[in-house]
Amino acid sequence: MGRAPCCDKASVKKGPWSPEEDAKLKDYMEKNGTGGNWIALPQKAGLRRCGKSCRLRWLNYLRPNIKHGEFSDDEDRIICTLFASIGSRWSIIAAQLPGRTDNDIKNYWNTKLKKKLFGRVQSQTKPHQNQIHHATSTLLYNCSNNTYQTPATSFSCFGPPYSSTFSNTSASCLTATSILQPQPQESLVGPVQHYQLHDNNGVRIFGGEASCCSSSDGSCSNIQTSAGNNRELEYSDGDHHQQVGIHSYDEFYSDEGQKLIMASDGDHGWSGHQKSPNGLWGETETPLDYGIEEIKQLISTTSSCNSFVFDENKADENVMYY
DNA sequence: AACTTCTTCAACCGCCTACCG
DNA sequence: CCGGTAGGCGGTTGAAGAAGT
Repeated sequence: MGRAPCCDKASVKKGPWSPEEDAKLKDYMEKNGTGGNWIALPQKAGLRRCGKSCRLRWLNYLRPNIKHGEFSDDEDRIICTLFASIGSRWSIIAAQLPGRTDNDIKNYWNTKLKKKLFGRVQSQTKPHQNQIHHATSTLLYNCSNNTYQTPATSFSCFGPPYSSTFSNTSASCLTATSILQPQPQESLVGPVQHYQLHDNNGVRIFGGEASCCSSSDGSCSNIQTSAGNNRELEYSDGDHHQQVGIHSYDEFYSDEGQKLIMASDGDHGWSGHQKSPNGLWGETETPLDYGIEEIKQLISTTSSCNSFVFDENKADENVMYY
């Protein structure tokens, strides 16, 4: 037995609204309001539509003072800042932008702003100089200073730590620093497990099946997996370090000889870290240059390793961190 | 000009939660 | 307190138009 449908699917019209339907709904709403019941509204208004559909049409398109068109720089900034701190709570974000709907903001974020903010950084380097090296590699995570290291270099942590279902592993740093995001109902002990690794943008870098290569006393000390694109991931833990395999990273060099390391999922673009002339690693520049520093600052102040609390019940949520 | 691919966004779906009897 | 229901929400889909080849 499934859930009872909110309306008779067979008798209601679906698809785009006609101007006549819009007029009927608008007219009815202006005269009567919802009457506290969206489900009953279509019949009263003479519409062959689902109540939910009417509600959506009214809220997203017909109600007064809806703002359509280009988002302003200020709106961009507000969206970015709020997304950074609360994630994809579009209705909350919309509440801060008068005239904008959650649907609008969601679409805008997914289609434009995300690209604008986290645009593909490889476009900022010259093609003929870009690809010096492409390798599958493992990265070493240093729990004490929250950095990842390649044999030669290091770059900053993708995200803050959170407690997760890694707690059944032996290494304390796993619960403190994990960037892997397993499915909440699953542990990492077992023959085949599912996992996801998200980048700072909440975008899945890679995911797939992971298998435990060795385990002792219920803990999983080494995991090897094949990412979606068949690149190997290696995962193991130790006293103060764990190896976190990144399925691929590429090194690029800018005109100034600055080195870039970028992780890619092959589908969703890149997350980049850049080594400056003074030897420090930082985020690569993004096409959206205004306000980004504020956003980063906000994120850094709200997601420190000690203060962040991960809600296991919300493990699927894409809370975004740098 | 024709075809393909990409982008946009309105609308739908289904889950979660608050409310009410 | 419990179960049913409607509202609200976020993720996803697919049609239409734009851009590219």
